[in-house]
Amino acid sequence: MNYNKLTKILADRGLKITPQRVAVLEVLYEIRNHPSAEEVRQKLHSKYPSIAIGTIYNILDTFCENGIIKKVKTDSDFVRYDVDMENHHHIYGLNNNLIQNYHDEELDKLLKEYFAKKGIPNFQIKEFSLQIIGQYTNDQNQTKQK
Amino acid sequence: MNYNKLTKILADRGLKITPQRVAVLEVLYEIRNHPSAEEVRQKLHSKYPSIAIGTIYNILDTFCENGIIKKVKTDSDFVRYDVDMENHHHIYGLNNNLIQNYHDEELDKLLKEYFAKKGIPNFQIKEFSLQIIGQYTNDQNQTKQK
DNA sequence: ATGTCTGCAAAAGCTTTGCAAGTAC
DNA sequence: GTACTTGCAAAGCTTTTGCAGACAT
Repeated sequence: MNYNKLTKILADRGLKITPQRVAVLEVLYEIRNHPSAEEVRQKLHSKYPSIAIGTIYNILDTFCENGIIKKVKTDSDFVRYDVDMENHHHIYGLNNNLIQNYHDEELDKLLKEYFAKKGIPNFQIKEFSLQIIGQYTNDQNQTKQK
Repeated sequence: MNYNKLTKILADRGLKITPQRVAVLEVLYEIRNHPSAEEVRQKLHSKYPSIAIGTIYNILDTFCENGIIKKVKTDSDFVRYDVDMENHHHIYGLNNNLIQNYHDEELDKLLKEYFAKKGIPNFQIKEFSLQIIGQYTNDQNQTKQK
């Protein structure tokens, strides 16, 4: 993702273009693996040794408010952030603490139709998010990244 | 839930029967609405003004380890606990911060069959948990309980 | 009697906040 | 020039930990 694309994302939301914001956004698109605020800071450290953790939280909050990223909660962990804003599901790897996004329109359709038919009393569904929990069985995903 | 039933749950796991553990367990079955540690402490206050918050965390952890309760994570919130140990899904009310359990065997079957057919490469699924996010449309569920 | 549990308080870890200085527009 | 943003440090909040005394078995 080049500089112009990144700044456009900010400008489109009327956000001021600061080097810190651009750098954080770049890292988010680079990592893509649901980093925590602390992981963002570490990744940024070579480029931006001076950036404050408070500023990173601040920027991530701003991005959330402006629909650039989403928060993702995991079990017994801290907050992680996700640049993927399309509706999607999550695969939780118990053996490597990895969270992967799972896109599947067929599944979305299946769920939508199921609840259109079945319904929940006094409740208007806005969205679904399926958590798929299990074990990775290959080697390339064994990296611990807690 | 009477005293004997509560103590049996503890005894079955080889846990010592202490008044604090029984009281916490009783409250969990009484509330059933995914309380936080702090909410448990408040609910317990009339019966047990002296119980320490550290002890509550301690007890809740022990219960988790022994399969009596589960942790539930919510977006931008603290940990909540759930006595419902059967596989189930969660309904998140955006307008009242309520989390309800949703049991649906038909849905479980649907998901199981879908992924049996479709599969995820290099991944062995252990369980599913669907988050159903939306708004309650009636009045009786409007109580804020954050 | 012994090993476990509780209460208390302090500490830890993630996140938020306040404010002065700096920066984007 | 003005309003917003950053850096820094302190504070806040939930959760964990250490230890002495108490309790269940």
